[in-house]
Amino acid sequence: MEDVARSAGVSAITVSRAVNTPHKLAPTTLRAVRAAIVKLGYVPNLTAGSLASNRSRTIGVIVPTVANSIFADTIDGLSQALAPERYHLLLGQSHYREEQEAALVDAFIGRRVDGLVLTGVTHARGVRARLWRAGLPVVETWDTSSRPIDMLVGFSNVDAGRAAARFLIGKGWRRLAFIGGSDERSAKRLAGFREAARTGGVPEVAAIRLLSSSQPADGAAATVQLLAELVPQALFCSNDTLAAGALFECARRGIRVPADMAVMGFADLPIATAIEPTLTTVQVRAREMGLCAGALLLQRLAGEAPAERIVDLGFAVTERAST
Amino acid sequence: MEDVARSAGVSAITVSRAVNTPHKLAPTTLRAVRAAIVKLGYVPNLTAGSLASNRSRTIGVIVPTVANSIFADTIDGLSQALAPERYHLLLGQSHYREEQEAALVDAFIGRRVDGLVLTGVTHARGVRARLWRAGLPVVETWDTSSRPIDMLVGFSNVDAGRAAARFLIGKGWRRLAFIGGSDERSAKRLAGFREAARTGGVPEVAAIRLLSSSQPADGAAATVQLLAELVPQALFCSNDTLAAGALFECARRGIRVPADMAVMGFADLPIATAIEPTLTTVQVRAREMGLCAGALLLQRLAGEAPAERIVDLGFAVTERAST
DNA sequence: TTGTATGCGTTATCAG
DNA sequence: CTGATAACGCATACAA
Repeated sequence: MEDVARSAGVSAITVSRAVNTPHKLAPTTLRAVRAAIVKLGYVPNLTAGSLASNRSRTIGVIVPTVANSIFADTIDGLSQALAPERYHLLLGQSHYREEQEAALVDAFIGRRVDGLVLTGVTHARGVRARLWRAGLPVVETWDTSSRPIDMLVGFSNVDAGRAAARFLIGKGWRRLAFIGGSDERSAKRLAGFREAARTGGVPEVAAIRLLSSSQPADGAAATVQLLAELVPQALFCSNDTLAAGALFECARRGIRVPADMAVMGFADLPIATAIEPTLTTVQVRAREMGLCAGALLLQRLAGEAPAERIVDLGFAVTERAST
Repeated sequence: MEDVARSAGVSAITVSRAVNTPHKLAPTTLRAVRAAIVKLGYVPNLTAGSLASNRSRTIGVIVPTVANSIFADTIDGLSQALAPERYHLLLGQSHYREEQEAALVDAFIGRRVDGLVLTGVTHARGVRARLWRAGLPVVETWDTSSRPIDMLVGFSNVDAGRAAARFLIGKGWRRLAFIGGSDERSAKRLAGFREAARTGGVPEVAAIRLLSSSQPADGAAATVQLLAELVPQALFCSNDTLAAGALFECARRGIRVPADMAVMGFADLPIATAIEPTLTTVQVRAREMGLCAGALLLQRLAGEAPAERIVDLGFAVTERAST
């Protein structure tokens, strides 16, 4: 920076301003400094800038796994919201483990991220307190809560489960089953599904909770297991990937969907509209969650108090051919 | 840090050592410092550490998009390789645009990443030079090149395309078609596919190059377009997601696969083994690419010269039911 | 519109 | 095994 300043015949701080607040410089000065920057190939050291300004222009984002495309979409939205303001993303994967998430939160606090985006609303003990102490803007996503750490963008997984049950019962199906993961959000969908089923006169819902990933093969395997015990009339899967696996398994067994059995998914992934039969699902807005989380953080970082601390993006049951 | 030092009755540098090189401290001292750290809730400022040590313990990774699960797998592998050494990932998406990639490279150099993982081997002009000047360890992935910027982990997309054509021709198919994206790697697969087709006595290969994303619906739409012009005997798709879309479209039209038409995919995504019929594909090792890229970077950062600067992870044609 | 003085919180270096 | 001192490369606060 000193070299550039010398070459341009100005002081170091003027170089700093040329980079960060060019509008505060006289056009002539700005031109001279920029020429020197190009001539010398100067690349500002943002690490030093972060230390001096106490702002890193970095947002930490922690998802269970990027391999699940639904979280990838949220990251994509987040990244798009932050890019114009020159913020970058520090990425962490919790692999669905609270301690892992807590470790990442600590590491990101140490790295002085300016904000944090978390998945879900349940965290290891102590996380909340440490976040609070750090005074860090935080957005929780993919669920809802009456008492978020700070801000929240999501929807009610319990309500979404309820809506799925009501939809299937409304269609006349009685023997209901569920396939989902073991994470909190899947559990909430199941809880809502069971509750609305009971209310709708269906007291028993068979459920398979997977410990592993949620690939189509897992959905197919769970379907096999389910069919060994009973033949449900309608199957609700906690995500479309599992539902696709269920549809594939049905195809293999000659079970006609929806004539013999209905299948419903969750999330409205691209496969839902492409698969044959097209998949009835609960549409959620993964990308918008990221965009909105980014917008909330930017507002806060700009010193504005966001209008809403809790944004419910909702969901929509989308009927297609599979039910 | 000073507060912790005072509380533990040591100097600041001893606190630093307790955090970074605990084995260099006397057990008693270490215990005392750790107690003080916990008592005061001290979180080291890694930004300041980076400035002082000139190492950020951060690796930049730039992929076209995380929404494509194949790149998500590479990121997952990379993240796993780096985590034990307490490196974190700064994530950037190029959205298949060279200028976007170049901008991210500059930003990441400014943030003083310790290493960089790029997708592909073709980059905007100037990128190579700037990377060279920065003296940054770089790993290019997902392709191969005789002249990488620095290190490379991948496979030959041209050879993979050739292998696909040879496989299909070996099975007796003659009228070949291709559906793929417009990115460089898809183009290389097509080039190899066409070349081997020609060698195998098939001079004409119909090809559809998509500009948009590579979702199943895109594969289905391209299949529709293709079938309007000719009915190919065998269709090679540049990724399994597109191939799945093609299979769905065939199912809708009553085209039996592989009796009426063969479909072959690329990448061996989870859907390839789950879908009905199971999908013949070219297996590549997305996750290993990330793991290997991470290992190469760690070696270099540890001051060791990696045994190999170019790692060819290869590919494997995997025959399933769809051909 | 530009410049001066100062400090951000850590680690490298060298000494003991 | 522990400590004193001096950077690291910028941005803030204030002055001119």
